[in-house]
Amino acid sequence: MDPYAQTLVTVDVVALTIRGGSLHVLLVRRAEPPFEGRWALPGGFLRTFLSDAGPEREEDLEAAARRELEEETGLSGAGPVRGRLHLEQLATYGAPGRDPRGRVITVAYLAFSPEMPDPRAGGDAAAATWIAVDALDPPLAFDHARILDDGLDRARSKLEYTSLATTFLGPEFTIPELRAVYEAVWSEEVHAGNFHRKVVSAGGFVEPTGGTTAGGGRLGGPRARLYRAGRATLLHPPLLRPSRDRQPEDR
Amino acid sequence: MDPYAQTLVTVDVVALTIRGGSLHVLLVRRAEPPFEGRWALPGGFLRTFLSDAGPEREEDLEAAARRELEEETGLSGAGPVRGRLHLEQLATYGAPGRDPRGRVITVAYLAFSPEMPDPRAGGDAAAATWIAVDALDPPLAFDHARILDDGLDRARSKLEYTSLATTFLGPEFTIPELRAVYEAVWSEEVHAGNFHRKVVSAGGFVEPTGGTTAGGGRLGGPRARLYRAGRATLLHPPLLRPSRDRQPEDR
DNA sequence: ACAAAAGTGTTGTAATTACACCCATGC
DNA sequence: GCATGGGTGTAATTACAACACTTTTGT
Repeated sequence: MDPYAQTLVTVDVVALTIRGGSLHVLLVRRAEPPFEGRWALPGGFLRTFLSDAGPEREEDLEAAARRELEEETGLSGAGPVRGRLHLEQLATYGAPGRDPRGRVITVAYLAFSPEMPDPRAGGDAAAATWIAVDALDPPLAFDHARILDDGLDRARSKLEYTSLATTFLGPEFTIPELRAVYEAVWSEEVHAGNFHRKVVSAGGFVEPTGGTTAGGGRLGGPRARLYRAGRATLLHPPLLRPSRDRQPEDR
Repeated sequence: MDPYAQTLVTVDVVALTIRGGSLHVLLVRRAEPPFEGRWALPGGFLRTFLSDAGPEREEDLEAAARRELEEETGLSGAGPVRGRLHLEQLATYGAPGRDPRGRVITVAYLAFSPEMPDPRAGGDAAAATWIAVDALDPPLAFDHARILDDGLDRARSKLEYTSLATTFLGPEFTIPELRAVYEAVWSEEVHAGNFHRKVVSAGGFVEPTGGTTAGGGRLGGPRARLYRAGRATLLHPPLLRPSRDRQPEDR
């Protein structure tokens, strides 16, 4: 038998949210080598136990991703997110040499959540922050820049043909707020009038609550009607963004 | 520190091809427990080595998938496929208890290839076969039925908005042959006239070679023109399959 | 001759875009 | 008043589905 080395499995998360109208990603500052002091995606080793503990004590991959998020930010099923957290598997990265500590396979997850306060207390979480994705200058640790890019690509294309944009918003929202999500993720302006019509006429994307905004905040204009997310998950037909130079992306 | 158990990483492949007009998947019959005698996706453990061997001796995930395919079928970069093999990562499966031998994380890949002969010689490969996906009655080993379903879903939707259907065909093909690929993967009839027009007018999907078929084989009809795959990878606009029914909603 | 199949024409309908426009609201 | 912005109207363009049709081949 060949000399096999231990393979380590980590679960990392590309958590995206919208703060102040622009797209932010959750990053943590590494406290120890390798890449000490550099920004990295939140994540950690998959918890496994000795086999006699039984399968029920093991941790599912998605559960591990959820735990990491919770540990870093309190972004759990409870709390302010209240079930409005979208979590999906992104891809798995296992190139040799991507982690100097050994052979590490990383299963990356992608998360969308409504606007969140800064992560405050909570152990190592002191170093976690939301950072605007277009204000990211220092290089990320490991191959996390690549993973983040893949996550952004996936987010951009998922907004085209799914109703997932609503997971960036609270339980009630206006069409202009929904449009702001698209503009933040796509980094492109979306035509207000046509967007409104397309969204409300796409069956099951949004449904009106009957209420309107209370005014305030904005400079002027009438009060916008309130909507909640509909039951549809897939958009027929999709919302295509104006730029045609999309890269091939999964699903 | 918690009692951590060894985590094992396998790479499995959902290899699809079209034989005799219907979609087939490559399966191997397991020679040992667990699930002895059952059909399973081809795959195996990721090769890792002691760390002093250096990263260059480690095996990338995609390389592992390619090696598995080659070992089982000779479906390599050389051979009859000659660079016409499409391979992409599908998803990673790590639910506790999915493998009775321990904690196993499986990175699944999805492969498309032109029509291949039956895998013949080659060690363990004696038990490998192409099986029509709609003639699959006995349950697959592990959670491979789920993985296969995910791969089929991915294949079906990838044909809508990418030009990957051509990877099921040889270097030259006719539009009706390309249509047969769509019909086999989607299990639906595609309107011949409209399909032809859409495909040849979609920029970069196919380009004519100038030749035509030599006749023979078919029952009648004129000779079809030959095409080769174009440079485009994404289809603008996509080919939507008819069965994608809309979400039910009020007006 | 006949049937099967490749490829083209045509037409009504739906979706998309790009405008203009009305009007409620904040300053 | 006046700018801002939500929401609607409308027309030109494009994409699409369904159908008929012509032509070329094998039997």
